[in-house]
Parts: sequence; structure tokens; C-alpha cells
Amino acid sequence: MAETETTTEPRHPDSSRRSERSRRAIYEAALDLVTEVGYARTTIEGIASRAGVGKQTIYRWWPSKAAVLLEAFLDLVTPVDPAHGAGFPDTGDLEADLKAVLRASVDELTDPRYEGPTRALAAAGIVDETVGAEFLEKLLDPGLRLYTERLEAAQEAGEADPGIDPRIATELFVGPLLHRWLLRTLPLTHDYTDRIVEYALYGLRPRG
Amino acid sequence: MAETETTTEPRHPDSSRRSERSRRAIYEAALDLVTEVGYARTTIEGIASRAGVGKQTIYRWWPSKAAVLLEAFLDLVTPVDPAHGAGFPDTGDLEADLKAVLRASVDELTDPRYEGPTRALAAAGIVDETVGAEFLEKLLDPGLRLYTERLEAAQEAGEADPGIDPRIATELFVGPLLHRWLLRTLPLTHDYTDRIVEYALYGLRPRG
Amino acid sequence: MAETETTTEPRHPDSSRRSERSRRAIYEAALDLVTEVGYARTTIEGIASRAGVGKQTIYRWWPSKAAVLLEAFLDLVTPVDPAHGAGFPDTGDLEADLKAVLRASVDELTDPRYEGPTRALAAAGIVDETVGAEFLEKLLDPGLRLYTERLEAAQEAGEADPGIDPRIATELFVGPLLHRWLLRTLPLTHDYTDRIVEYALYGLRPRG
Amino acid sequence: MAETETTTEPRHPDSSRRSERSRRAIYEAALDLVTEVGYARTTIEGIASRAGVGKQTIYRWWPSKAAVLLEAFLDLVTPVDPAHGAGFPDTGDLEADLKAVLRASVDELTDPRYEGPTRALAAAGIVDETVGAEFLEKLLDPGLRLYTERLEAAQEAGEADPGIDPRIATELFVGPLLHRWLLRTLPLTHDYTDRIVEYALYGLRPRG
DNA sequence: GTATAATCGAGACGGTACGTCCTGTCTTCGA
DNA sequence: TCGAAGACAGGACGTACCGTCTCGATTATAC
Repeated sequence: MAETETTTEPRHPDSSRRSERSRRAIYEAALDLVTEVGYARTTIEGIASRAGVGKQTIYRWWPSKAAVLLEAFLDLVTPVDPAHGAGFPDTGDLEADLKAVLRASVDELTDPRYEGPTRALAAAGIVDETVGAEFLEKLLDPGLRLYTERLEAAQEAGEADPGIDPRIATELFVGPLLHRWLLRTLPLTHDYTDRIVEYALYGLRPRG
Repeated sequence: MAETETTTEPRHPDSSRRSERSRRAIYEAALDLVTEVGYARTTIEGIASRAGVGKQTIYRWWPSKAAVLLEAFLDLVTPVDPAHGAGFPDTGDLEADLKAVLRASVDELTDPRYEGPTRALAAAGIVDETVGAEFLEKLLDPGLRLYTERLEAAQEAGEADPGIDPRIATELFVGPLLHRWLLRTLPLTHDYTDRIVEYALYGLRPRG
Repeated sequence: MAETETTTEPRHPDSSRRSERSRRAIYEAALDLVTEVGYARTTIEGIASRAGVGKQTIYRWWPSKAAVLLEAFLDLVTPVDPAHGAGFPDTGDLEADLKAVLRASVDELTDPRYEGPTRALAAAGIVDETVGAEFLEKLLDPGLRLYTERLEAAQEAGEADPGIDPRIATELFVGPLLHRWLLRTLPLTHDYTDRIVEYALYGLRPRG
Repeated sequence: MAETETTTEPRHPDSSRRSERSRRAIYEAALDLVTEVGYARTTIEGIASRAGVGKQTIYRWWPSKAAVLLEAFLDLVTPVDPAHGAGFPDTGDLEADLKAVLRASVDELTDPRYEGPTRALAAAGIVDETVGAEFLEKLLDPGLRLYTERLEAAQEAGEADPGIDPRIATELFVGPLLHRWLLRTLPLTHDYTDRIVEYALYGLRPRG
């Protein structure tokens, strides 16, 4: 009789009873739909129906369409992403290492399996700060940290000026890459990222 | 090509009879709503009702919510944007000029009046290629072209290596800026853009 | 800008623009569904879909499923119902007239086309006072009034005791009829209503 | 017919192990909810939660919401209802006895504790034949039988015409009562039932 | 006095329908 | 002819319940 209700807590359900089967089906449906019809035309209702799942099962575990997709994408990418996987190469040649990683990133961003979901998530994150934060923390940051670490190693090895801030330097490489990819200014090629690495390492000043 | 089109093209109606009053009201309503409730919760119906305008008046002149907002934003920004206005400074000191322009860009992107609409448009453009193309052409490219021109001038003046591609070099400056702004990785400050300019001009290599 | 909103008025839409086509389609769909699957399994969504109509078109004009059905039923019955149509016979023989009308009522209540909707409406009205009031006013009362009038005429003609209350007397006939029909106590036959008329007219006391 | 049913009948489970505590809690919750929020807004889930009981415990023992409520109401009413309790008075004065019992019925139907559940059950029974049959058998018929018996006694005592059918005569009293109560045509008062008794006993014909 | 099996509270699940909001089209009427 | 207004068919939203199901954790006979 006595209802011990304090306030309307968000109230996470009991995750130990969660249906693994449904979770995976939802991931798959979400990724497929985004790829097939695009993010805007992907609906929760559509995901539920394609996954053979009640809508409530989605609303029970995720707060939004973006959250579903983010998790689905993380699940897809985790065992594959270099950041979560192999790590950053350190052959002793900074230039070559940077070029190799950036080329790999170009390939990944260009892969039709990844392009749709990634764009969707990026867009959602740009507008919605919460999604953005999670996108950043879960997907982007791990990758950026590897650049930073490689650059620090390079500084110790005398390959890079010890005065520079490795984090800012990281963005000198990644910024142009994402710029071209997100805004579709010009084609995103290996040649482009190679140049970026060269320019960033040696500067734009006239070379004596 | 054929001027005498007979098929029932759903062409723009007679724009000479268009109500200037309504157009401006729509611009204002669209920008206000995006700022107040965000892009996703801004609806055509809402814009129409706030502008005191029939829905059809919007559908008659614009193909989508994004198009309305883009035009509204262009209208807002045109007389103000350095790219569309003053032009790029050329004091003979490339480093100082780049720093100044990037600082101005930071201020603009940070201005609460611009932030909402710009983010919304960028996000829409990331997902929808058509919107993206128009966003690029009308808003972004004019600005980028000024960078390119300034860099070419710098090359002729011996301030920059003649071997570099000015367009790619441009992205070395703008990429990190947009990266930090779009993805909210870290605060976007004047100090940050100053460093970007320095790193890009002098390179990351150890300086003798 | 100034929103002249006082309170959240229910706000009747402009009924002059109402689609006659949709209204009739909704009536038909509602009646069909109630007959086919019963009231409880008749849904607004089902009515809308069968009528080829948006749900909102129903919600715009009716407050509830019961209201739709009531109106649909009234529309069906108006040109047919004796109460709304021919009127009550007055042959000068009260007993015969009452028997005839009650037999007609029995036939109507037994008609499979009417039974479903009428039961549904009666049930809805029993629980929901608003529906009940409208059901009473629009469907029942007109019929009851005819009984009352006939009984008054009978009183003037010396066929009935002038001391009795015609309204209460009316219920002496109609009450048992509805009782048997609503509660399905025993079969509702012409013989039954004949007896009711006889008992009510001549009383249950031993007849000298 | 075949006693040795082998198919997996979804029979009632072992009722000897049934939790009395839960049963009573469910009764109480069901009656309270119907009174508080009405039949339509009373849900199985709501009953379960208010009774502090698992949903399955309800589904295990009852086939429907109406069945729960019917049983709950029977449990409430059994020790009180004249039909199930005291029986029908026989003072030798038929008119007085009928008036007394009908007045008691009016009081009961008017009692706020009973009104909600009874209306709900009646409505459910009107639409759903199964519920109706049980409602009739368990709640209504026992009462009606007492009327019939009293009328038979009256016939033997010479208080009533031996030619009349006691069952039909019963409905002459009960019909108008339920009519007014169910359909809310006019207020249900002691005066009204007194008149009904008088009219039915002495007839509507001119007395003279 | 334990086994052992059914019932219990709880609540996740696949679904259906709710009532609301918006979309993009269409129609009406006033300027 | 355009504009304000808004009804229309339709689709999706996020919520509430349905009836089924699966979990331990009690019980309460039957061994």
C-alpha cells in the first residue's frame, strides 16, 4: 500500500534479464536500415519491426534513435577499429607511420558499410550535445589518444619538436581529414592525407 | 535548355508577386526557433505558425526545412561575414593575417546567435548530400577561397613554399578549427588557433 | 508574436470544410467493425484504416470511440426508427397499439444489423455518464416520449386511469423489454411483450 | 464427454496451494480501482501492482478483468445481499413486501460502494455474452427467483391472479427499476418503485 | 525434516492501440 | 494569383497494457 516513491527516477530495468537475442537483432536492424534508407528515414518503429521486437524493448534500453545506432556501431566496430585493436604503429619513422594510419582511416571512412552510420552519428552529435559527448568519448577519443601517444614518443626520439602540444598537433592531422569527409569539400584520397602529413611535419614556410 | 517547357513542371511560381513581408517573417521565425528549441524540434508547421504564414507559403518557395534555414542564415550573415564582406587582410605578414582571421572565425562560431543555425546546417549537410552541397557552395567555399588566395599571394611574396598546394594548406588551418567546433573535443580558443597557425607554418619537426 | 491564447479551448474545427466523404466512410466502417468483431475489438485505428482516413480526422471530430459509434448509429437509424419516423399508432385501442409497438421494438432489437451497435452503445452509456446522456437524449427519449403521449391520449379517452403518471407507466412497458434484452435473462419474444402489456394494463391482482 | 482427457488442458492449477492472501488483496485492489478510476481505466497490471502481486497470479486464476471483478464483487456482496442473505419477506401483504424489497434494492444500487462495480459488470455482461451469463446466474437470478417464489405464494394466498406467469410478473417490477438505474433516465427513488408496485398490481385501466 | 514441486513477486518480452504531432498536398476564401 | 488558414491521408512518435514467458525466492504438502 505504502508507495515508496521518491521522485520519478529514470529507473534502469534489470539488465541481467535482458534478452541478448533482441539486443543483437536490434543492432543489426539499425545498421541495416541506416545503410539502406539513411538516418532520417530510419525510425524506431522500423528498427523494432525489422528486428522482430516490440518497440518498448528499444525504449526500455535506449533513450533515443541515436543512442541505439551509436551502440550498434560500437558493437560493429570494436573488434576492428585500429584504435580498439592493433594500436598505432611505431616503426621509428613518424612520417611513414602517420601516413599509414591516415590512409587506413580514409579507407575506413570510405567503406560503404561504415559511412552511413558514422555520418549519421556525427550529425546527431553535432546537434545533440549528449550524443556528441558519447560519440566523442566512445568512438573518437580512443583514436585521438593514440596519435597523441605516438607524437610524444616522436618527441622523445627527437623526431618532433619537444615544444609542441601533442594534442593540438594531433588535430593538425585529423582535422583536415574529418573536414573533407564531413563536409565533402573535395575527394578524400590517400594522396591528400599524405600531403597533409608532409605539410604538417615540414611546415608551409619556404624550405631552405 | 528548351525555354518553352510544356510539361507541368512544379516550377517556382511567379516570384515577382512574392510577399517580401512573409519571406522575412519566415527567416526570422526559422532562426528563432532553431535557436530556441533546436533544429530537430523546429518544424515547418511551427515556422509557419510563428511567422503568421500559411504552410503552403513555405512549401511553395522552399523544398525542405534545411533549405529554409540555409537561406535564412545566409540572409542573416551576408552583410557581416568577413568572407562575404571585408575580405582577407594582407598586411604582408602571413602569420599575423592567418591568426587574425582564425580568431575572427572562432568568435563567429562561438556567437550564440550563429551557433545554433550553423550547427544545424552542418549536421543536415553531413547527412543529406544536397543540403551539404549548397551549404558548402554558399557558405563555406567563399571563405575557403579567400584563404587560398592569400596563400597564393604569400607564395609569390616568398612567405610560403611555392611547392605546396594552397587548397590543401587551407584545410590545414580550417580543418582543426571545424574539427574542434563540430565535435566539441576541446574548447575553441584564440590560443588554439594561434598554435595551429604556428605549427602549420613552421612544422612539427625539431627546429634547429 | 503576441499569442492570444486564453485557455486551452477544445477548439472545434471549421465544420464547413468538413469532408462529407470521410464522415460517411467512418460511419460505415464503424458500424461494420462493431458488427464483425464486436465493440471491444473495434479500434479507432481500425475504423480509420478501414475508412481510408487518417486517425486525426476521427479525433478531430469525435471525442471517443463511443461518440463515433453513436453518431454512426443515429445516422443509420434516423430515417427508419418508428420514433423518428412514423410515430405511435392511435387506433383507439390502447392495448393493441401498445402490443404492436412493442412487437416492432422486439424485432428491431433482434435485428442483427442493430443488435451489435445498440448493445455496444448501451454498455458504453452505462459506464460513461456522458455517453449515456447522449444515448438517452438522442436515441431513447424520443421513443419514450411517444409512449407518454399515447398514454395521455388514452387517459383523455378514458382508456387509462387519469391518476397514473404516464412517464412511469411508460417504463412499465419499456423496462421489462430492455431488461430482457440487455441482460439476456430469457428470450425476447412477441408473446412476452404481449403479456407485459396485459399485466400492466389489467394488473396482477385477482380479477373478479 | 470423454472423462479421460489426455490433451494438455490448461486447467486451473492446484488450488489447494493457492495464496489466500493474494486472492483477497486482488479483490480489494480490483474493487478500489473500479470505484476510483472506473472500469475502463482499471487494468490487470494496475490491479496486480496495487495488490502487490505478480500479473501471472491474476492470469493464473481468472480469464479476464471482468471475471476478477465479478468474483470480487460476489465476495463483497454475498454476506449482505438480501437474495443471498435474509430472503424475501412474506408478511401476507404482497404490496407492502414488494415495496420494501424494491426500496432496499434502490438503496443498494445507489450505494456508492456498489454502484461502480455493478455498472461495470452489467456493461461488461451486455457486450460479452459469457460474462453476462455468469453475471446473470451468480448475481441476478438468485434475486429474481425470490420474487417469483413470493408471487407464487401470493397466488396461492389469493393475493394475485393465478393466471399470470410469476416470472414475467417479476420482470414487471424489476425491469423498470433496472431501466432507470442502468440508463439513468430519471432519478431512482423510493417513490418511483412504490408507484411501480401499485401500477403493476392494480393495472393502468380506469379503476372504478 | 527434509525434498520437491508448484505458486509467488517481479518484470522483460512481442505485440496492439492509444492519442499527439508533423508531413506534404489540397481546397477555400479574402485581398 | 498569391497568401492565411487549415482539413486531409498518412506515418511515426513515445506510452500504456495485453497476455506469455522466465526468473529466483518462498511455501507447503508428500516423502
